[in-house]
Amino acid sequence: MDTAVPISTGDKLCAPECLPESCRNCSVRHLAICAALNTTEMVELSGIASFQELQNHDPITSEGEVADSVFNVTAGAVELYKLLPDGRRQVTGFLFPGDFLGIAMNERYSYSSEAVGNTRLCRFPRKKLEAMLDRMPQLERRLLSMASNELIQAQDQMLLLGRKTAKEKLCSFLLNLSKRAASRGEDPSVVHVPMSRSDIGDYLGLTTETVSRNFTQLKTKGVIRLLEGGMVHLPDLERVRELAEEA
Amino acid sequence: MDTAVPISTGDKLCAPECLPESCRNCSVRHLAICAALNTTEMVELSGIASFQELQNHDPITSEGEVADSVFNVTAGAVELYKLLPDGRRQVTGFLFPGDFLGIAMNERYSYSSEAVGNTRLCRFPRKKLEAMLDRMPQLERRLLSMASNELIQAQDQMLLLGRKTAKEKLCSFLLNLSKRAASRGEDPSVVHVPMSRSDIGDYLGLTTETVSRNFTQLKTKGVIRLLEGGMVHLPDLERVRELAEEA
DNA sequence: CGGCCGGTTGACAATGGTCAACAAGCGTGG
DNA sequence: CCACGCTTGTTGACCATTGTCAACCGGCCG
Repeated sequence: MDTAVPISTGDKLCAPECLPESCRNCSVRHLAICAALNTTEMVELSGIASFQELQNHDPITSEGEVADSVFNVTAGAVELYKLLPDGRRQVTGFLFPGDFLGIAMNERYSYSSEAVGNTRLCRFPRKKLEAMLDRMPQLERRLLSMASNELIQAQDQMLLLGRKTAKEKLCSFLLNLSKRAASRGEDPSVVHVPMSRSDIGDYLGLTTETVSRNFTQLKTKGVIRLLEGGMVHLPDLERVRELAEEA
Repeated sequence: MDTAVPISTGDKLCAPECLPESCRNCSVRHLAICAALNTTEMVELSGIASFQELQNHDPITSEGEVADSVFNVTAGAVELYKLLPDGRRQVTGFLFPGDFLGIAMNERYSYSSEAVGNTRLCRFPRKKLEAMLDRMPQLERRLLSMASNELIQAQDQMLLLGRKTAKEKLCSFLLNLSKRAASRGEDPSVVHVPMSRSDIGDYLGLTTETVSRNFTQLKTKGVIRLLEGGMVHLPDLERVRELAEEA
């Protein structure tokens, strides 16, 4: 919750020093919505931002609640989910550093969300951010492009949920984590899996037992190795891709 | 394929007469992206549009193809789908009059699509439409809002695919058609189901047999009545809502 | 008339769910 | 310091929902 820096309204570009420390140190500046902005605009954006540290299971949004904030994930992970009246749960997505929470919404949040492990967020009051959109068309363009990417991902997930077997689902999931790791410049053959078996099950439309059994089978066949601290080693990504039934 | 009308570039608003006939007669003008525009802008938009008549199963886009057109559905219906290498298919959505095809894409289409029954489309060259976005921020805003709504729908569909039973899926589907009919000002208790059992199955993550059996069961229990011409009567929407397990 | 397509129904199989027991890790408090 | 209980993950036995395979029906079109 450290913020507040005077906003420059001059015409010249601000120097990077005008940015609050949290932004200057931010490791996802080149990924997040911020990437669409020049320094002056970023100073303005940082002026409406506040920062939050969360722990595992800390709630962020609640389905049906009035949506007055949107967020950038800067560290850790976030899960989005929806519930049926009887308690069945579907995780609709995991967010990692650089991802944006709050594209899909009307007046109210259409999903609940919570932190997965220790997580840091950058929070924006929605009204103020929307006001900035009028003056920063490139920000709006960026949001549209992010929404488009999210839709493509959502369609892939529908294919997975509707048509893949348990083993294919799990391999697709691991492959997806691997691709995301690669896009962040990390080693794609060692993925961090910070979420629980039941989170994974609720994401893939399976029970924890089925997830666990399939992890064991993949382990036995040598497709994966479970390491310390929720790390998973994928020695043969091509093999995982075949098992995921992806082109 | 009838189009081509001179584009007015003056500052004053164009009279509605400047619009091509296809637009003036268009029944979804107030729903489609066009709703965001004034008459002058609509004249410009209509200048880049062309019109297409399609029959059942006529292809519109193909997954992986370079995406150089986007579309508005003006009559009939369209289905979007993705395939696995071995031929399993997932329908990711149905589009009805007023819906827009082409928000979710990068350089290439991320899904295939085809007409369901006799269908009319309004086609825009993507490059030209994108160029117009720069001059019409309210159009961009409208696309962002449509993308947001599509994402919310996609999340609902993930909940359905991952966590609902066959009967709940089918009732949710019928209820959804009913809601859409209502939003078009039609009777919500009689829905038009133009797609085949196998289309429905591929949309709900079921086989045609399971869809058929569940239709029969709902019919036997008096929840639905199958009428002529793919119409379905839902005498008690509240009952359908309960069976769909929706709040 | 005949063949094809879409839809329905039946018999059976299999994938994944349910219920239960158990093991391992961890924090708390006696 | 260890015992206890709680949570998470794993495994087993059994079951049920849904898928598979096949037959059949009716309508439509050549």
